[in-house]
Amino acid sequence: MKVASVLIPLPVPEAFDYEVPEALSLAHGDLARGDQVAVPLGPRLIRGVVSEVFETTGSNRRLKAIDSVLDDPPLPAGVMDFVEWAGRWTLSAPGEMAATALKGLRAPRPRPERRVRRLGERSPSRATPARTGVLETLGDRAMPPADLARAAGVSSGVVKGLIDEGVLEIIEIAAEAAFDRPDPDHAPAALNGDQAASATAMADGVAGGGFRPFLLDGVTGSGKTEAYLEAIARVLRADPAAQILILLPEIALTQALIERITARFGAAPAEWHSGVAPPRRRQVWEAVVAGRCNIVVGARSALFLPFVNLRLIVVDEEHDGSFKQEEGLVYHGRDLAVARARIEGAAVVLASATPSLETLWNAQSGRYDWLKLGARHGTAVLPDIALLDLRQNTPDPQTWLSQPLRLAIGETLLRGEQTLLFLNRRGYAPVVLCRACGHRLTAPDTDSWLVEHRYTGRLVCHLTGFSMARPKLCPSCGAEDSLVSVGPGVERVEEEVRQLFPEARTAVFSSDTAPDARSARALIQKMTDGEIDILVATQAAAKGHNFPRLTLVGVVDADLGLRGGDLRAAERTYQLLAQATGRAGRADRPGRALLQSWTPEHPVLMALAAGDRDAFVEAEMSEREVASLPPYGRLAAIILSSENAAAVEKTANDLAQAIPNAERLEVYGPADAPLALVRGRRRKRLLVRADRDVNLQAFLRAWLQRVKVPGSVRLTVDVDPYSFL
DNA sequence: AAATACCCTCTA
DNA sequence: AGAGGGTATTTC
Repeated sequence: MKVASVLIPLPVPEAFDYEVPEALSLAHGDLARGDQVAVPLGPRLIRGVVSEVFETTGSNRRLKAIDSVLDDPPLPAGVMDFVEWAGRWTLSAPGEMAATALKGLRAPRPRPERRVRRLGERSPSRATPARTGVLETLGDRAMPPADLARAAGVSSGVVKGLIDEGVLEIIEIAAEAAFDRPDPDHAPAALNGDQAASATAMADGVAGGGFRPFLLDGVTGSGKTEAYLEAIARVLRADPAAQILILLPEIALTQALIERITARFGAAPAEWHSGVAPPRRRQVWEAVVAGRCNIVVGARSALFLPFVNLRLIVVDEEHDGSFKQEEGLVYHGRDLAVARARIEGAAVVLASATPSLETLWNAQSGRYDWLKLGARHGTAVLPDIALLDLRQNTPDPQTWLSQPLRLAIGETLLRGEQTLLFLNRRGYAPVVLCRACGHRLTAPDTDSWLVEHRYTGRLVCHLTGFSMARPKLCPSCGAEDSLVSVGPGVERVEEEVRQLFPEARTAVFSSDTAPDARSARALIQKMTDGEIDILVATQAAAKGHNFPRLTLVGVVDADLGLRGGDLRAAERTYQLLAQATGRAGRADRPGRALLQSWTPEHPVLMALAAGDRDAFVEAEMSEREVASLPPYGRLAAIILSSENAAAVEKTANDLAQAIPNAERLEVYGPADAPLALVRGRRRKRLLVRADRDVNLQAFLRAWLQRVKVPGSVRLTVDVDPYSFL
């Protein structure tokens, strides 16, 4: 008997086996891996993807039979391998990974375009002037009805009347998206020596075939994009059917890159992320699987597209934490990009001005080819970075900008140049507390402070989105008018700026003022056009944007990310501040950056001020090495959560009892997760640390198999965790 | 995810 | 007993 293992796009732990009816093979040819089928699941029929077909004599279970083979294109071998590998790597259900790969297909096709044309030689029964005019305008063409009415100068009713009478007919034309072939020679950029050498190395890596990982390492403004676009041009010249994927950490960055690619290659690339309308996604999916589309720019989910000839993946801003997906399927886009490239035998380029320690470690040890871009492109020079010791320049109470920073802003304003004030804190004030009893306002069902937002006049939980009006009375002691806003957010810094520089044009850039890609683009455009003098921004503006008239970056609280002390606090702070300060002086004007700090002697800040990335990396690496933490060791987190506190407790203890014996590996916990209560769910966490040569996934699988997790408890495995909440 | 098996409480 | 409802389990 022939049996097929089928991946079901549901959170079931494994592929399900189905009998392959002989009639199916006769009608369709042999069923193969990647084929899409309809299979019975319980009482219903559901889409599945064939993982494996095998011959067997008997089964200990009576199998249901595959219902039919679907018309949709089979998933290419590369996606199948990738989906199954990713499922094993992240310990998630393989079917759910398959579901991600099928996402583009589940959307409706775009509505076909409707046009009218003459139906035979029939004439209208009553040939009014309007009707005759319409028929003359149309001739033998087929036109959209609205266009026809407009062209003939009549109302749509006239056209409709002719259709009803059978003089005109409506035809539907399936809207198949055209993806123009990019032209590698459309508008080549002039490259400097480093850029040209890197582009050659990347293109040669692709030409050589096989898996080739690169780190493209260059300071902000050194022209990484031009370098990899040139590599893409060479790849396309060698193989016009080559497919290239460029991953970006955030949707807000896609538009600018798409415009650059369009300018460089004379054809727009495909765009793939959650903000793209579903029918459009389906067009992209179908074009990619048919090889009709060469370049895709997208977010991490684009890794699951059904490329048939993927030659190169670029992960831009590879250090960015947004590549880590924390909700639902937990995976790191950068790591999976490397895996997909390995599976496809393609090249992968990780590009950053501040590479992650993991990537640097791979480059240092020679596993990745290390391409370095030196000087800033053109005439731009790196900003001069200075630390402002807040102990000597303490701002007045209830203000946050020190005197030297205020002076610098004033000078910049006078020169007609722009200032970016960076504070990675949304809203007006991060904490609201009661002067009478000391109570801090928290969300009702979550362990997090409520953040005051003045624009909306509400207190907001940034974790869950819960919000409420600012109360008149303290909810704890009932005191009147006793609530005070403590600490600054971007809105409060803006308030201070407006008081200091009432004539300046000031704006706030955060996920609140620019919640979607379009509004973000509008704000960036205003900044680029010089319509803003002082921009107060969270990290939303610190990433990858290019503001030519920006010459001063002020970091309001450089110590912010260093507190809290999780594994990556120092690394993240270094990356964030280096990216933020790198925004200054990108065109022909020199820039400077001022970092306000209470602890300017902190090694991270010293390294930033000295512009000495190597010193920072070396110090941080040796700390990680001593503790055998990533990249020297590996971590995995297990998070349990439930509305039932006792059930979480019991499951956590069961897990602790069932830890398998293992060498060079330790389990910490269970402990309350740092956010022990989220949306009314209690959370416990266990953390595994292992040496690099330990098979961490095998350990986790063996461990979890031993424990029965009740349905009321949600168990999430986070392999290589990034955040520690 | 969605159907259904299970297990309470409530009503009469 | 049987309906109604919420929750846990199963789906090859």
